[in-house]
Amino acid sequence: MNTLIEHILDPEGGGGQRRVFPAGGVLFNAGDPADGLYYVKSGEVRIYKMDSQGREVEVVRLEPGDFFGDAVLFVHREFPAFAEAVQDSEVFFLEKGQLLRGLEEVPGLAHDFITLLARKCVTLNQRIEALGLQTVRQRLIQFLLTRCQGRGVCTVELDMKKAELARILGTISETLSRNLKQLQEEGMILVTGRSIRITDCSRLRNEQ
Amino acid sequence: MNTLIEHILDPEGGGGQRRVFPAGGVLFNAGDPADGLYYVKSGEVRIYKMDSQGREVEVVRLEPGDFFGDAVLFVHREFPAFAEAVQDSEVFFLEKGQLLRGLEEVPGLAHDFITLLARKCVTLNQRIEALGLQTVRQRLIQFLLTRCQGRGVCTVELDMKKAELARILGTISETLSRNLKQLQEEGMILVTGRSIRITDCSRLRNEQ
DNA sequence: CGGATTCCTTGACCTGAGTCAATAATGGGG
DNA sequence: CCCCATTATTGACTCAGGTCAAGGAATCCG
Repeated sequence: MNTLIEHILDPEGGGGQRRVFPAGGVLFNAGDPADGLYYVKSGEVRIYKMDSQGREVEVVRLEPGDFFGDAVLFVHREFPAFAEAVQDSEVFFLEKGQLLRGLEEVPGLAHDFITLLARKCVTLNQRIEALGLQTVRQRLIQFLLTRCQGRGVCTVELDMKKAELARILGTISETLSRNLKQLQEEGMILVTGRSIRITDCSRLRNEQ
Repeated sequence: MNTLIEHILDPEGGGGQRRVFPAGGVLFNAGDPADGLYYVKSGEVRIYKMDSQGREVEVVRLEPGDFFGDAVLFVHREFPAFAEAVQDSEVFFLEKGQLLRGLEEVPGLAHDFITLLARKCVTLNQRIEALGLQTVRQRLIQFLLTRCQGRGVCTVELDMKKAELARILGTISETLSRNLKQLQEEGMILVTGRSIRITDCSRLRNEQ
């Protein structure tokens, strides 16, 4: 991973370009030529598609340290999805030619790039399982547990609208609302605005 | 892709091992050490997981020309899923060390391996969309359309049980049955045993 | 402060799809 | 050719979760 990041951040040898987007800014639209890959230095970017009825469906959400476009680059001529900054974001763009050159010339870069793609494949596989097998409730619990590192009692502060969390979980705000209420009635959490107090971590964990 | 296949099939330089499995044979179980990748030369292999209730869930189905284990190799120590031959199958196994050596020494191999992983990422993404956004009906239609290359009228011969097709589509046989019946009543297909005559390709296509 | 806008919750309702259970159809062996 | 096992269909039921619509709650701002 390291070699690749060094490469893309290096304005001299690597050839990565720094680009800054305000919250809501569009990195690219579906159909734009896929001529390079992106690295998120800071901020947050979401990738989404439109279905036939024009509804947005979130594909993935990128945080600092994530790459995007890496796979598309080798398969399609055009981006198949939309990319939009959720927060003010600083990203680095590496043009395809520069990447290919780097893969041949920079020792270790190919290996790190392979590792990156491999991680992505594994993550995607996990996502498929989650969508196919888990309920909204389970996905919500999983989300909460990853933000409260194992401690028995802790508080998760949402730094987003609930509608946004819903989209991340692959559902809608109404359903999220009902699930949060349910968990609260069962005494596992306590919701106050955008802060969620986890009162029974182990019981949450028992549901996976 | 080519370099990699040549490499894995070459008993001398590449170091791939030929392995043959009868229908129903187990290539590996979840938890087995992920010490190499597989290439399917002939036959058919399915990869599946168990959920907490012991139900099997199919992750992917591999046909001749497909690789698997390639991504897991770089991420986990153990296979996270089960692999089982659906038909008599001939596969080639390339040990991790051999692969790493090849990636460094064989020109073009790294690039082909990257392309392989990239394709996989894109396919997985499409699968996520399909599972998240499409109904069983849509997935069935998509399956039918890919086997009838655009011609107005043609017949798709299923070379498997309907229950198996159901699993491929991420559903169960009852639901598949109902969907086939529905499409037939709407006059788009004609089902006779395991052969499905597509009578109105364009109308199918209109539903995506 | 008070209106307006955005965000969140709730209820009523509907639909897709899974489960269970009961047949029907099919297809090999003996 | 018939019997049994596998495979396929059908019906009745249940449930998660989405849609629509109506209120609350919170927040922003002149």
